[in-house]
Amino acid sequence: YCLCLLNRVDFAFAIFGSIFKRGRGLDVVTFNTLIKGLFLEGKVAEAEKLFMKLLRHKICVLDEVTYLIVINGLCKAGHTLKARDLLVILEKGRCKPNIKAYNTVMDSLCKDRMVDDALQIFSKLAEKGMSANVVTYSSLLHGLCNFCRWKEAKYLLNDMVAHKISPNTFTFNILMDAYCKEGLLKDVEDAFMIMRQLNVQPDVISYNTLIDGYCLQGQMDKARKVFDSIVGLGLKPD
RNA sequence: ACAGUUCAUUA
Repeated sequence: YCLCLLNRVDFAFAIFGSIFKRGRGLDVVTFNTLIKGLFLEGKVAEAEKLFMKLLRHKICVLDEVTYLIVINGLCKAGHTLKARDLLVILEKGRCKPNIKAYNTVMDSLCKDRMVDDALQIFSKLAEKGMSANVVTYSSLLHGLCNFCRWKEAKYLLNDMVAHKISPNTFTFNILMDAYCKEGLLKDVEDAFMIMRQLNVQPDVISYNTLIDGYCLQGQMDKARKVFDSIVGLGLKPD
């Protein structure tokens, strides 16, 4: 894994070769790590090839982590639709993709301006026996806010509460950022207050977002106050 | 045996 992060997938494969020669087993985690490494180096076609080979020849029992790595790799490489197709194929297999794989595709669809397609997948989660989690809601909220679909965003927030999914720091950061960009400082402050009431810890990104919001409105004094408060809270400005 | 691989937020 370290070698892959260092962009040395080639070296990782060399080691893998020698392990193989000595007759040692290679398990699913090894393969997952290697596939991830290929994606990190931008070797998308190779990653896909390895994955398909493992899948077709049953060289190793792949798991939901494998699926997630491949789906995520494809999405991040700009092949969102291919990832969505793969998801549909994998659904038919014995081992099903988990909610994280669906989240990845929905998030990527939103970022590719296909929010409706993401919502479409979202609406079918239940019938596939899956439950949306906080990442699902946060990603979709982000997508809706990015395209100023406020009504639907509000509706989704209510749905989230109805399903007893608690918003976390990411969720609030997304909402506050959306309000900031709209210049709705009052709403930003309200969101921040609710965040504190629910005991959701703001992080550096929360404060950066607040500062950005005040700066955008030319309220440098307030921005400064937030900045000063960060240090006192034991967070380090970045 | 245990461990090791996996999703979303600001600039």
